[in-house]
Amino acid sequence: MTSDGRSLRGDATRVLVLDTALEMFAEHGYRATSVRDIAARCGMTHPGLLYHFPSKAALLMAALQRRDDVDCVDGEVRELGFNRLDARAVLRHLITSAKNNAGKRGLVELFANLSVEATAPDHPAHDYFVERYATLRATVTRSLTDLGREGALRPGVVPGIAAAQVIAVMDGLQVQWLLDPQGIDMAAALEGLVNGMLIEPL
Amino acid sequence: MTSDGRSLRGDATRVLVLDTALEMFAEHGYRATSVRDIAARCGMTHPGLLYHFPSKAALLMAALQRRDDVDCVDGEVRELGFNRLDARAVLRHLITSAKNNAGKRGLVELFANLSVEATAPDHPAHDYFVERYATLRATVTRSLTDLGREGALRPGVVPGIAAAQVIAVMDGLQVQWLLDPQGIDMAAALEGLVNGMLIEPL
DNA sequence: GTCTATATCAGGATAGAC
DNA sequence: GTCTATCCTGATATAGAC
Repeated sequence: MTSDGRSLRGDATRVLVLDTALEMFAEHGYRATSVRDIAARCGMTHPGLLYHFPSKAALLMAALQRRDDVDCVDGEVRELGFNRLDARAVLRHLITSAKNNAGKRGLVELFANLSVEATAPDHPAHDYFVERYATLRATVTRSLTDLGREGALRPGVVPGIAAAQVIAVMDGLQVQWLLDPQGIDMAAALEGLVNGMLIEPL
Repeated sequence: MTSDGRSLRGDATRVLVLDTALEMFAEHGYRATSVRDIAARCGMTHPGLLYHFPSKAALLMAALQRRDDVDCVDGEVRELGFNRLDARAVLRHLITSAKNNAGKRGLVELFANLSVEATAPDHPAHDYFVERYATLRATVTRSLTDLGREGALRPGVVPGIAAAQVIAVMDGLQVQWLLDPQGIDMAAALEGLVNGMLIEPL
């Protein structure tokens, strides 16, 4: 038994289920993936799976959480935490993410779909995404505010609005890229936008 | 009978179904609206409805087409057609649309959800959206190119990339707005972005 | 605590009667 | 052109074996 009362075997199953679920959600989308499919690939039946997670929605949330925990990106971010990076590093990191995403269509699809689905107030991931966006926007706003204090911002750039624009471009470019992967360079377009807000490019 | 072989009564039913469907899709989303629900509100059964449209997906496509036909926005656009407006009018129109959208949450939700769903190559609306985005981007690119020729563009603004950014911001802001309608002014943020690309504001 | 078996319900789609 | 009946698949809940 672990300290929180779950058996070791149960935990191993949970982890297997979470990783399998994220993989399949990324591959086929949340809605197109049934609990039965996930359970089958884990070598169990779907009620067996639902013992560990009360619902498909709960499974989704747990998988997202796990991704946040495990996938904590490389380099500076892992050590410091994204929201404690210095202003330019935050912006650079967003661009790096965009670059990395171009290799993982499934995950881009998953998050693009989810962030829109989760827009519905009664969606299981609604609070997660509200929180996620609020935090992200606060971090970017702070970065831009810092840069503004240094006099590094172009005149007319308002940190709060610019932050929303940067995040919006990240999301919106994903849709265009998913529709036509050859038609666009997400990282370049994002970098162009950010540099357009700065006096000196990053 | 009409020239294409459908009875007049049948056409009336089709139109009723299309309008009802668009309304309900906009209200509750595509996936959360069942064919049975739509049929019921039309006073028929769902196989009855499916006589007119072979599948739910086909119904969706027909409803989108109808919206494009009927809803042809007001003013200049209706007369000229969006892609024949002059450069500044195109950009102004995008901002006006963003402003109008803030009053129609349901439709914003529908299109936000659909454009992401339709990202999947096998989605019934895939081709519709690929086409839609390609056209929109071409129009915006052309507008910015025109402005560039007039010397109205800030140095460093590349029309093709800037067009992708503008469209991406429109889409991305919708997500943020849907998640937190109070937190953002879509039209203002879009206008800010566009003006940041121009030497003289619109 | 972990899982199987089983039951129930809802949505999309089709066949065939009227 | 519309309805009744039916099939299939997926989501969810519960009983109970181990």
